[in-house]
Amino acid sequence: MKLLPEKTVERLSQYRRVLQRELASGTEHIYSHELAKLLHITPVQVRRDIMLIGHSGTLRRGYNIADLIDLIGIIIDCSGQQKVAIIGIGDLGRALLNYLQGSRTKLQLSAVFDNNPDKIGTLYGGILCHNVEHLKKIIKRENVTIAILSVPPAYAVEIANKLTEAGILGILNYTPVSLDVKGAFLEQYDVITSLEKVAYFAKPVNAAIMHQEE
Amino acid sequence: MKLLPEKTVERLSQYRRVLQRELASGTEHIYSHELAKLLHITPVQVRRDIMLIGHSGTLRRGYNIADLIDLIGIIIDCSGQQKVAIIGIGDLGRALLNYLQGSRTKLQLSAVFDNNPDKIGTLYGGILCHNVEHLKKIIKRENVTIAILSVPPAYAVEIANKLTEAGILGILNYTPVSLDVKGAFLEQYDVITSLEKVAYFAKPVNAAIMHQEE
DNA sequence: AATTTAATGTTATATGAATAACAGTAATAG
DNA sequence: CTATTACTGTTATTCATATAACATTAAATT
Ligand SMILES: NC(=O)c1ccc[n+]([C@@H]2O[C@H](COP(=O)([O-])OP(=O)(O)OC[C@H]3O[C@@H](n4cnc5c(N)ncnc54)[C@H](O)[C@@H]3O)[C@@H](O)[C@H]2O)c1
Ligand SMILES: NC(=O)c1ccc[n+]([C@@H]2O[C@H](COP(=O)([O-])OP(=O)(O)OC[C@H]3O[C@@H](n4cnc5c(N)ncnc54)[C@H](O)[C@@H]3O)[C@@H](O)[C@H]2O)c1
Repeated sequence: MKLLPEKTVERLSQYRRVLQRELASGTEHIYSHELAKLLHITPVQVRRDIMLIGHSGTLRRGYNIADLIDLIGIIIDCSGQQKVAIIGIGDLGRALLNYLQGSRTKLQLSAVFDNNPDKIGTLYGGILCHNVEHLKKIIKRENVTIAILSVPPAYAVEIANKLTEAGILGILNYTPVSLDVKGAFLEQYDVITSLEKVAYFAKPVNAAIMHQEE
Repeated sequence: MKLLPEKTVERLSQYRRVLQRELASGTEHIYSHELAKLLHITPVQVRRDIMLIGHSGTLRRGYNIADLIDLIGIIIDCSGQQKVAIIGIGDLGRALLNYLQGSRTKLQLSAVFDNNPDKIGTLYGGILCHNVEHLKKIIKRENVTIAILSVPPAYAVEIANKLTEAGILGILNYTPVSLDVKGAFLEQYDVITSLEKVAYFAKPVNAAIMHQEE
């Protein structure tokens, strides 16, 4: 079995979100061009992604929404088997926690860590904040496979090392520190990089070039 | 003049960040392999990016850090000419504001908008929060070119439309709503998509495949 | 029953990005 | 003063992704 392309996986996540909305509103089937429109992409892209995950639609009714949601769940998150931890529950960490808990993702947030004595022992969204000193122990014990890193930059490398030692399988790094982890999938995201990219393409002279090309 | 590749622009942003640190610590020149190491990429990638922006290093001393920082500034943000606004100053908006103000980006955050009467008129990081009803007027008057969108999902499309009508050139969209804007560069980012992507590649069976391939 | 239609499924091509290969050069060592 | 070294700069290739072209099929229409 071959791995799916990264971009396809990203879109599967988005397909699922809008499909959940459609299902909730009573729709049972959806055409590729309808799904495409909801995400502002092309129908071909949708069909190709769905082909890659081995699902089939019916010719005159499109795809069965419930089936597709289930299949995406099996592919992405084992339908609720994977556990997530947030390390560093400051401004960003709390914003992320609220957002995740308000969403329908099947990933279960099951631990939070910090080093601030005022935070340790308190509940965040119903989840107990642990002392980061017990990070390795708890990650192993609870079988957490994914970590969201939102500690101050100075601690990023140290925590990342502890996470890999604890056997973590995926890290989503929001610190502006480039990490190099072995044995785990690493995703880095930084607002400033994103914003400066927007700035470049939004510069009037560049915006003009982009526009004329369309 | 041709546009730079998106990925190159992203890396330029990251080069600048680490170069600013290096410069602050007294270093004047840097080799491609040193810069590469700081970001865990290859030296070839660094040289290629630098070639694309038309900069040259000296053969035995590498690149002049100050010059490179200046050039990246000219390319990305016109060295402080572009202005940024945040729409929706809730949990996420405030986390972003703090982060941007604590950074060295040359993009100047110069307006904040919300629709909550308790927030309108108060200062966030020294910046006055305006009533979102005056969005178009103020964006035009202040010549804001870039907007960060962090309002509740239900308002995303409406605000995006107002932004483009106001002549915005770039939008960084953090709402989980797929937008379709014309005349502006759009960048969308969603934590859940990122996290579910990590979940897929972190699934034990997939992690095994990834590892064996290296 | 044959034909048209409107959808899906698959293969081929084009584009974008990263990597690799190689060419060029100034300082240094012999 | 020639050869070596350790870099930078450019071109070629490979790999990933998106797009486009084409093939297929079940229902609806005539
Ligand atoms: N990637 C982005 O887009 C983005 C946006 C905003 C902030 N950030 C980054 O995210 C991180 C957090 O930002 P923030 O605004 O929430 O900062 P913050 O200071 O509000 O929160 C940091 C939290 O980490 C805790 N902490 C400190 N040291 C720790 C340790 N060793 N172990 C565990 N917890 C520890 C602190 O007690 C605090 O609760 C920073 O690195 C910041 O630069 C990134
Ligand atoms: N992309 C991500 O990774 C990510 C992460 C967290 C949250 N989010 C999204 O970002 C958005 C904000 O999240 P949050 O946690 O800060 O929510 P929040 O409720 O804390 O903040 C929303 C803010 O927008 C304001 N607002 C509401 N309607 C408005 C309008 N019409 N015009 C202007 N302001 C308005 C509210 O008063 C509030 O201050 C939501 O869409 C959320 O889903 C995205």
